[in-house]
Amino acid sequence: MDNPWTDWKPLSNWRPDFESLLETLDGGQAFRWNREEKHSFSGIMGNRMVRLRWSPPNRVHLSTPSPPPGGLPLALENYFGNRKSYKILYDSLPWRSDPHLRRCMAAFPQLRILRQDPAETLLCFLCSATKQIVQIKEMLALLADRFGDRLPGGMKSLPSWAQLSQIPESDLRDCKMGFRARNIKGTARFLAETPGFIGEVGRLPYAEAREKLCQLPGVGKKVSDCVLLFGYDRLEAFPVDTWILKAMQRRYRLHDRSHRQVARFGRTHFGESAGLAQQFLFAWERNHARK
DNA sequence: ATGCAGGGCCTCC
DNA sequence: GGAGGCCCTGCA
Repeated sequence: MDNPWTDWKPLSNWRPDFESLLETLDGGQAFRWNREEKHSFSGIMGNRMVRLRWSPPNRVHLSTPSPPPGGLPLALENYFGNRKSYKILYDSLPWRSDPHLRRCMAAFPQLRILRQDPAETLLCFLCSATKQIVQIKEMLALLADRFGDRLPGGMKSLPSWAQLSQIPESDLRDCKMGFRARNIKGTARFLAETPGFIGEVGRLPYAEAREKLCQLPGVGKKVSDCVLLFGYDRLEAFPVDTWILKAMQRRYRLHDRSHRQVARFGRTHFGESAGLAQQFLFAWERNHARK
């Protein structure tokens, strides 16, 4: 009846330690991966359900009921942000002069920025305001369960923006979305009236793309930077949430600086891949700075 | 029980 | 620009 799952296929261009893998899948970039056992996950990549299994010291194997043309590893390597050389990218960060960054990078040596679907990333981060990761995941799971399409393998996709535009706001509120429901509806309406918007953003330079995203209701500087970083592969996007603000004020002795000043410092200090640096800081703060 | 949380928006200064 | 209140919800 259902498509059989493929054999486990190894991922060749990414050999993460488990901490880096976990932090990449479940560290606030993506919200649709679920941990099944100690070292295995199920999740959705694009419109495909995938199972993923890590084995020591640094191997990732995966399987899907609906292999894409070109093969699953290829698609996943794209999803995991594979580029010419992640080594060069890591090396471009100012770790030589920044002991704190060096420490963060050492703790998650294979951390990556995902390349997720932009439209879906927008939806996820519209849900993120004042919410913890677990709550965001719960909201999105409810939304997918009630309004998404069943995918081979059993999980459901998130509803598309076209589908969202047909869903009453009260139904969204029933998915625990609260005031975010209004923003989702407003954005769905905007996107319905502005076909091509999502694609257009992708063609613009960073500053203009960000400005354009900020036209959407519920999207401000932070959310637009998350969407650009995790959905549009713009590594210069540097989202500053309250965690990063506090962390940077502490780690870089910027206690007297405003949010705006800290953001500017980060962009200047970390450079053209500031978003990647931010993810290292974030990962370290979440995992190692617990008091 | 009031307060607060990984944000945006509006108002007022 | 910057500060403060409000928007929902769940949990301490």
